[in-house]
Amino acid sequence: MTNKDLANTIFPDITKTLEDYEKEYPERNLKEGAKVVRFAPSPTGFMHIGNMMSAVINYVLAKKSGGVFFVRNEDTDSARTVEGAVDFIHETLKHYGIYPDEYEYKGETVGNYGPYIQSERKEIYQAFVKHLIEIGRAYPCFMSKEEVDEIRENQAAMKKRIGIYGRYARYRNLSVEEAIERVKRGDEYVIRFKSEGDFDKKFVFEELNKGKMEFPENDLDFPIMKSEDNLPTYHFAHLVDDHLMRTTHVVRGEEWISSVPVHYELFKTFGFKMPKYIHNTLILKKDGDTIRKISKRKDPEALMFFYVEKGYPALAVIDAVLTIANSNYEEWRTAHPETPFYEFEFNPKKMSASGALFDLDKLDNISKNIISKMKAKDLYEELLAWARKYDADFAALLEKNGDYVTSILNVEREQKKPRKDFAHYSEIKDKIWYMFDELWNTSEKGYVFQTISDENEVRSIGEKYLNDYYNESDDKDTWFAKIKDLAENFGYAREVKEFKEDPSKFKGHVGDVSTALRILFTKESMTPDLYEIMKLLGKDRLTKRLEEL
RNA sequence: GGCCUGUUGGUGAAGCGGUCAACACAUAUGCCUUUCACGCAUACAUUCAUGGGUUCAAAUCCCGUACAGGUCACCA
Repeated sequence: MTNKDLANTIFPDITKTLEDYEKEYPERNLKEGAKVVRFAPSPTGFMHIGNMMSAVINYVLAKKSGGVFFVRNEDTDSARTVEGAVDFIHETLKHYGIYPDEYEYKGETVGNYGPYIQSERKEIYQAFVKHLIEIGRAYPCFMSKEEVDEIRENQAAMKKRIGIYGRYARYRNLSVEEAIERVKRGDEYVIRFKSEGDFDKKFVFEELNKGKMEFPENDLDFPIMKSEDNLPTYHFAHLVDDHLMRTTHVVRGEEWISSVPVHYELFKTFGFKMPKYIHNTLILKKDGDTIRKISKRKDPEALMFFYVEKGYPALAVIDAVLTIANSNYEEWRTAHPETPFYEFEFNPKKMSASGALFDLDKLDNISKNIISKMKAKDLYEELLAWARKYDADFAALLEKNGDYVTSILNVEREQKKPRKDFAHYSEIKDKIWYMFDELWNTSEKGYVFQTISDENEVRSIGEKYLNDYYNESDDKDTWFAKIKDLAENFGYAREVKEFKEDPSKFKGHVGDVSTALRILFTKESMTPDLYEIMKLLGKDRLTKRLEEL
């Protein structure tokens, strides 16, 4: 009886060999320097900002180098799979304009290196496990979970290193005969890797972000195949998939860095070339006085729903993420405002080494700049698309008044220094509501006059203005000159300076008058250019609103 | 407890042995302005977690300490 017999007992149906798979998934024929990267989320939770960062970095790496970006669904943990997570991942990528070259979704497969769903690759993994058993580098371990827990507890109590290694690997040297017998008997087992590493020896590893790192060799007999569903563990799937899919660069979260020795030994054992690794920073969150990893459960901004629902432009989120990911991105973006983000030369060395706090203020700033530079027409389309999903009433209003809304959005836009007052689409409604009779009539909002508190005074100013001064066809200078006349007429200074020189001579100044008019017509003290607003509202509406007061 | 990583202003950070420690966001003030915003100007780390060492010279190199994060699952 040999290891081969053991392998055949465990995997009687697996006939394909490693060579078969090598032929099936040959080396990719790409130009020099092209990077093959993957976005490999597990559907155990909804896509979050950390996933997003990883996706964006991968995408940039592939695009810029003329390589391949594929999506792999790491669904080996069937127990924790969350319904809808996969859909959300694909929808989110699409929403942000990240289009994978290879993927498998809704029954459609694109690419020659699939399947791209791990649960569909079971046979492949098993062929690799079988090979390992045959060469004596993997074995069935019959320890129960309780036994393993007990070992760990004892090790912890005795301050020993934790894990299944050395003499704790009880089934490592079980005879082939006995192993076969127990397998046949139906005993539960997990397949463990038989490590030959020496914890006291170190090896140097080149990590693209941190540079040269030194680790002790792995000596853990870690599980590579689970007992219940015979699916591989992450470590083993990583080896098989990224080798067969010919991944050149692995971008993953920093939490994986301590698994490097495990992966190192795995690749070495098979004689496969290891991909290059980039471990990206964790996104942290300040919670009171403590700083911790951002949490999907506690922090709404952790999940990508947040950004989609709030209506941040896709590019704003991407720019914000890249700004955190690479310290020279912002500078590059300033120098190349119109260039697509994936033209950026991503430099792993410029990634921050420690965790970064995700700053929503910064996002708002980036977003405001981006929205301010949009054409009114485009903003209208984006806003409408957003509203259709999250505010149906508003969407109907937008649709009904396409040109009118576009004109509203165009106030102080499409000029060298456009206004920057929208950080995301969901706040636009509250900033232009007064332009719509529908909203005006149903609003509970009252008048809060600030500069001129006497409502009667405001009323007579308004009446006088509409009757004697206002003319819709006036240009801006004429319009403003008339406001000055009006102010003077009521005892307010024509110029602010004039007023400041001797406040006792006036009731106030032009600014007070124009602010009173602004509030009268919009109930808001902060709006864009009043001249334009009034023109858009039209004299009828203005008159109606004056009567209403 | 073992292993790995990190620690520069409120935030993201630049800096990699040699003038006042970039830049961006945030904040404050002033100017401009019909308001807000924009824009412009100014302010904001006597100091780079800390102790020691190397050096004519250290945020930058070395050692220790503290603190923080990650990891040590049949989860990824």
